[in-house]
Amino acid sequence: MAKLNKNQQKAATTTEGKVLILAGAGSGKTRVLVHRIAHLIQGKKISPTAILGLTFTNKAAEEMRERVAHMVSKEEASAVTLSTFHSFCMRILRKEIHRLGFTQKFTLYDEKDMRRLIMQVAEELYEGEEELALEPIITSISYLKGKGMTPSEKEPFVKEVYEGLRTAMRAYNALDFDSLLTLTVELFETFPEVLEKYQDRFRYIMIDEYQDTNPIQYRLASLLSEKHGNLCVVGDDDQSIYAWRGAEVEHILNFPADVTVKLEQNYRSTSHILKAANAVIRNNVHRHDKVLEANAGEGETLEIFNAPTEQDEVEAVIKRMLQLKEEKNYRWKEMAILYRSNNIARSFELSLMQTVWRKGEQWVRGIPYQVFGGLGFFERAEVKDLMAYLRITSNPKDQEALLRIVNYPRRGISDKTLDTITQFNRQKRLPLMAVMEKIAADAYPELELTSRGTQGIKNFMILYQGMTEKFQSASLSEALKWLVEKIDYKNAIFNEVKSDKGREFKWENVQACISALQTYEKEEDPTLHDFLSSSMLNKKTIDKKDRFGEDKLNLMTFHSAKGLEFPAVFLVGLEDQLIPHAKSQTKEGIEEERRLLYVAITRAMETLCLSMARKRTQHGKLVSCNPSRFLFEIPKEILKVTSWK
DNA sequence: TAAATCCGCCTTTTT
DNA sequence: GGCGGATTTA
Repeated sequence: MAKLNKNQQKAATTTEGKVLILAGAGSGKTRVLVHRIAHLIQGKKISPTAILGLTFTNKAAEEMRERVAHMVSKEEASAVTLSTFHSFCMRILRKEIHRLGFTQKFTLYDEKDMRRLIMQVAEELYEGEEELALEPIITSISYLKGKGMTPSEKEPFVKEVYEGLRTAMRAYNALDFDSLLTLTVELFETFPEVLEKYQDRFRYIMIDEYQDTNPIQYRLASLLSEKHGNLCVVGDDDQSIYAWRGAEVEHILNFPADVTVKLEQNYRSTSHILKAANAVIRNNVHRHDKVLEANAGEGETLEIFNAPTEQDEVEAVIKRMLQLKEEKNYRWKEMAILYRSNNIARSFELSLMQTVWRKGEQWVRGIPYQVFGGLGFFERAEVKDLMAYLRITSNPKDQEALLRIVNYPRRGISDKTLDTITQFNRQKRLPLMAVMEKIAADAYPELELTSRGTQGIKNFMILYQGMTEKFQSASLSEALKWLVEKIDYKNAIFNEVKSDKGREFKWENVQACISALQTYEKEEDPTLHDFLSSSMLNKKTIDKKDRFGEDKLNLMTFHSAKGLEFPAVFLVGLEDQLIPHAKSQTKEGIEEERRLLYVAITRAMETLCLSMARKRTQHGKLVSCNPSRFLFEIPKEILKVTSWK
């Protein structure tokens, strides 16, 4: 392994106090963090259990863990706490949440669960009122949570919905992603003795991608590091692209550092690529001033072209990729197509599937590719259904899960019946499951349910009884297998989906759920609750399709490309209205869009091709477009303008 | 009760 | 152009 440069060395060995590491794109940020951890353990003889590294993605945490394991012993590496903010909070809350009025078996709600719940709460509060604008309420609640604030008197609607939501979440024994963080902060602020326990455990704290922290994460980190004062944050204000989700660049711009180290040596890209990136980002006013220096040779000039239509652009890009593959011997996985928003991907997918190309001696149809993002495994309807069954087994108060599957597969419990009993259970402040149990025992005749509905509820309660018993007596995967049979889920899919392909796909996902549980059971001390929460916090793991190491072309948004690098990168759809996006036209918005393009450009190591189209269909309409205004900020001498053909 | 059709919307999205 | 939610229809 090459030696660290002077500044990297300094960043890795300055361990005490508040340290700010400003790490430009490709400047070896992860390497520095890894060396820093190794230095703490080996040089400073700090116990690995005292070290905490917080990241934003599981991918980043995994990568760091892997690389740390190469530098210190396996035992030491696994004793370091390296996790996402959310997993870290999950671990603390699992131990301490009883202090806050929840039980250990709480459920984690995703955004869709939350939307439905907010909708219900709001509708109940403002029954009959027309024109209830929900969207702004949802937005402002999640905004406030990220900022660590509660609604003020100025917005009575939001305040009421917010409180109703809190009550419901407590009744359902459920948390959402945001409240993992807010509740942990609440825990630390109300129980100083608990805070002190964790302060004394984690004496050296590091935060990766600090430019993306929101106020609540910032507060968590300050609380934890308050006593011992060793907090090291790493980030790049130029790569802050999540302000729209509550992240505040101010945190990194105003960090009260005892020591600041700047890493400005780029080891990733050729100088032409860097020149373009620097030229673009220079136009932002709100930033730490710095210029990345190249160390990887000059490389070729960047290619840029403007195609007549989006289809022409697609074909031109594919043609160039095939050429590059021949000339430079790139593999598919060394190339990436990056775009501002997901809808651009579709036309590429269609063409990639049809392209005929020469693979060694033979001609084949279809270029192998993988699209990042999109619907994750755990967001697919059939998987969510099964998870809902598991959720009510683990936490019977989980009303969202119960409502999802109480009549799926169909049991004759109509929406009207459900409406009646949910109103009743809220009024009486009883868990829905308890109400249904009573109904099955013919209590509550005053509800005047249809006989069909009552029968449906009876059937469901018998099933629920059976489930509970099965999950206690059999292994998790066997119990799930039993359940799928019992509810005849295969038949439900068959009736729902028309195409054979769709049916097959869904059934495969059901099987994948079962095998996911089988895999999970091999871990030590497997519990249903733990399976559910870890699959919520790390959603992708299971998908059979991304067997790693396969040679596939990468398609992803600028956002999800952050932290990655590729020898050849194609930035497509570089048109005004797309980047900067039509909906980010404020001054701050434009600066964030510029940072986004900066992130995209700096993903490239050797080859970078920029492209756009003059006409493109948007929302089903053909519109003409202009090149992105940011492109004019790149000096002409490093661009090679080509005809699209 | 459940299928069929219609309407209106539309960024980015680690957890 | 395509998806989800709402409303209409059998």
